[in-house]
Amino acid sequence: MRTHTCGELAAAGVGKKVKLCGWVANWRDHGEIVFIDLRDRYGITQLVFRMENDKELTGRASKIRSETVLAITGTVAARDKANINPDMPTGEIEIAVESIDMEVPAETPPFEVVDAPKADELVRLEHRYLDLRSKPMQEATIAKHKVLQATRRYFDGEDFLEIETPVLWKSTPEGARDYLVPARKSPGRFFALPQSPQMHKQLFMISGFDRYFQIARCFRDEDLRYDRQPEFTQIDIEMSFVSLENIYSVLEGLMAELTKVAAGKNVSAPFPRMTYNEAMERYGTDKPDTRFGLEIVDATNVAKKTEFKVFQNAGMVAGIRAPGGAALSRKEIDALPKAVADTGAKGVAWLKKTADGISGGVSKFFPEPIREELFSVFGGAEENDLFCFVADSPKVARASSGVLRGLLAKRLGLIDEEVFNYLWVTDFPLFEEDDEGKLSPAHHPFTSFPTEYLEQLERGEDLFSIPSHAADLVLNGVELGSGSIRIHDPAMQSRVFKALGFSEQELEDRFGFFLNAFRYGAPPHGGFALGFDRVLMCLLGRESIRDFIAFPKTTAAKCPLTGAPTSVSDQQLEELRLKIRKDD
RNA sequence: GGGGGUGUAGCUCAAUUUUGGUUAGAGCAUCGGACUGUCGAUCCGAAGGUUGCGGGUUCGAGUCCCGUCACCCUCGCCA
Repeated sequence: MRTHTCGELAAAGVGKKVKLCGWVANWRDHGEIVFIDLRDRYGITQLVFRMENDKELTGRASKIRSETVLAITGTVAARDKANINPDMPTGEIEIAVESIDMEVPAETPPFEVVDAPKADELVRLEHRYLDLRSKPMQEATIAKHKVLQATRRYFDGEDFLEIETPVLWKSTPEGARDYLVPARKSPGRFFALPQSPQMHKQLFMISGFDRYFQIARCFRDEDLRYDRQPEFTQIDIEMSFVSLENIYSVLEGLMAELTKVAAGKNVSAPFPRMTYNEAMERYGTDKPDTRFGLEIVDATNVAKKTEFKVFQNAGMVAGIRAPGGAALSRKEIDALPKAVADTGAKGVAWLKKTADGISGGVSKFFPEPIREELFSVFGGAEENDLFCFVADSPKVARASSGVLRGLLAKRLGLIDEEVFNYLWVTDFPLFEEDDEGKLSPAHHPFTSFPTEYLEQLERGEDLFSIPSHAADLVLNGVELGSGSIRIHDPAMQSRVFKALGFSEQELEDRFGFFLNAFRYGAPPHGGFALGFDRVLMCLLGRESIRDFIAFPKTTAAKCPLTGAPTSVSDQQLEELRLKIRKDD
């Protein structure tokens, strides 16, 4: 039906007879002359109709509206110099249309499909097929394709095998809430959709597929965010006979390639590394944004010398020195405590460095010589610095300072948006404490740890201090993924499960098939999983992973296009032996 | 489940900060007309509203109060 796309014709094509197909992006009717911009995914080409050439055709063209599908035949014509549009790749030419071969009319769309759709996201999602015609969505969708292909090329080149894993899988008690699928052939029983192919890929290692990858769909029935969807994609890898070093270097190669493909930037490997403890100390978070300084300073000692009771009673006084922060208004500073309230901080103390001393906030508590001591703790002080302090337990003080750090950097324009700062955060603890003070895996229960801690695990002593062979990959303060060396010794695995409080029976029911496999020759192995949608979001500088999911769900986990989830017929329920409770 | 924000024409927004007052306005889109070079065309004109929904206060509610729904952000949650 077409000889060319709407993006490829240029001056070299002048004189050619062509057939183009596409959607009407815009139209301009001047009476004697009519222009139509024809759009496909390759670009936009201007069509021109003249009354003097064909009155009937031009009259017909003048009635065509946006989003109509057209197929036309015409001749490529050079534009007069004055009429060249330098902003369009096809701006040197236009098509003098001779016939309209097909015209599929479109109703007036609910929003205008333009370069930057202004419509509310909900309206766009209800008509996602239209939204996807827009430039930003076309770009995001095409970028995703390119990154997917680059990923496959990269792993294929590194001798990885792409192997699929089941989507109908087994519910496990650990981790996120499962999406369940009733099993008709086994009434009262359920499949679960996988939260990740974790156990599958470890079984592949036992099978001898020593380098595996998959672009895997994962499902988690938890609350949504801008960076969390109930179904999302992971780049999932697993390798045998490797150390973490091998895993780092494979991923560094991948990310360098993807950064180039998606963002056109070169990043150099190896990526910097930082231990978990160091990250928490210097940045108050396990995913530090290293594009700017403002590191957390332990000002406890000097703060305790002041008469300020809040400082004297605190376990720690954490401080941030923000150059230029004195420009913040009183209103902005007063808003800081609320911004960090979620971390548990009860307040934010502050003072400003002025030309002749300090002022505002808690400055009166810092007379000389404590003032000089304060400055030296922060490595000096310049005019217009803002000093912020959070006094609390060390945990809260650091966490809220970490949040403050990000806020101040953003407000003061200290973040270079052009930079891609990758960072390995290493040596995560093996366990963490859940809300009830119970032990839970910090990464997942298959994570290995240095053997010298086996005894400590056995004794159940100070378990939170045991380090693991697990690391996260962080980009500009966003956690892209995590991985670890796994336990391949069944005895060690059982000990971890026991420490986590699983009974023999539970272990057998939930993980029996998995633990059994390790009895038949399990190689040492490890792997990693990257949140693919997040990688794209970061590399393309988008606000949400929804941009990279063709049909995403709302924060209430509903599909605005189809209305799913919906109720089902009584017959369907009957077949599954399910009954819906009506009372709630 | 908790907190915050938003909801007015098909779309994006206004409607005198806190403070209720005549017929709820504008831009874009749509429809009609004009125009030979536009490219976000321009000009003239028209049509378009259950102010998310329900209740309340009031002589009078887009505006105040209560409830509810949807969307977005956030805490919890996401091994």
